[in-house]
Amino acid sequence: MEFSNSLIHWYLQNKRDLPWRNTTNPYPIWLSEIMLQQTRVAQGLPYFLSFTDAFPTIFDLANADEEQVLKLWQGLGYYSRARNLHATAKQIAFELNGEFPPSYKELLKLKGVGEYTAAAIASFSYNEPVAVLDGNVFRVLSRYFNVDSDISLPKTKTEFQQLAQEVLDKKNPAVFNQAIMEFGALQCVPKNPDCNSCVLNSSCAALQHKKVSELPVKSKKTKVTNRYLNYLILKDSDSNYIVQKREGKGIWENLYEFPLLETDFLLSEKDAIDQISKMQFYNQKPSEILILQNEITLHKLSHQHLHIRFFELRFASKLPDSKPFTAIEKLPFPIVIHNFMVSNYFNSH
DNA sequence: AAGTCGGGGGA
DNA sequence: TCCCCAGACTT
Repeated sequence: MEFSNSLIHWYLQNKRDLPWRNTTNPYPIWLSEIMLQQTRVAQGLPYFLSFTDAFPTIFDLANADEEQVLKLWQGLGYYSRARNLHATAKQIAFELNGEFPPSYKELLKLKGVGEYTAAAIASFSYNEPVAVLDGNVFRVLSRYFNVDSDISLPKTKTEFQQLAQEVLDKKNPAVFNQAIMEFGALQCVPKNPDCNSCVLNSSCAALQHKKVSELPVKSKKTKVTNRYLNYLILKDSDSNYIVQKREGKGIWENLYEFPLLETDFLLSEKDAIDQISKMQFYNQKPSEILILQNEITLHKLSHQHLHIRFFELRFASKLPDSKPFTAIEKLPFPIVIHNFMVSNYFNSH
């Protein structure tokens, strides 16, 4: 109880003023929670503002095209969140009469809503006493109670979920959940937390045992694979371009890209152009092949390092379904391709 | 239980 | 460089 009171007191004095707080409307709360999954507040905030501007209600979101939703999501990453968000909006708008499921248990059934997000919405919107467990809560609890279980193991999640539920202030679940997460984000930070100024420093077990810098324990490390992407910008006689939607599983599902030549290893510039010159596109061969950068762009994802190069392939006639740049720029692209288009290429061509 | 999915920022 | 971020879903 002292833990809870201190956290809430700290929170009321130190909380950030964020647009999804000070409301119990589940729509903006849900929207913010999906956007903030594995995403910092500073990164998600502008997206939240543009979404609530474009889609003031869940009906507006439900009636939008997926392409428009993905375009607004462009650059935020983890695009399955946007696809699930849109699918869930349609379900709530058209099957549930626009009303969000009324409890943690029912919220959990929504696409894209897991244990954390269901608890967040249920507590913030309905004041239901269910504890949230996110990266912040793992860190705060592991330190305050000096728990060195490996948080990458599923059974540890169960252990912490139980602990979080025990310390939850059942009379103020909304404020408590906000408080413990905000405390983790601002005070009990991953590296070099300022324990001298911490309101919990007299009762923090990790601090007493000098274990703060070692907690939480997390073993799992994702290994990174290298991929080599050669994007072929097909430009036809009308100065129109070919783009295609990425289908199936893998990164960037349902986003657009240029025709892609992916290789298992890095080709020299000469070998790449050699290989491209042997390819046919709509029964035509390019009249000219240009490389558009001197340097290969290294785009780092958490689990893949993408080595990206752009070529321009000029054609002497029209290509089917080619589009002008003004049409292309309205489509959702991976941010690395979008950045290339706006900064390096289409501005000067 | 392990793998996949993005992008950015802080130390 | 490495690690983490208001995690969820698939295999």
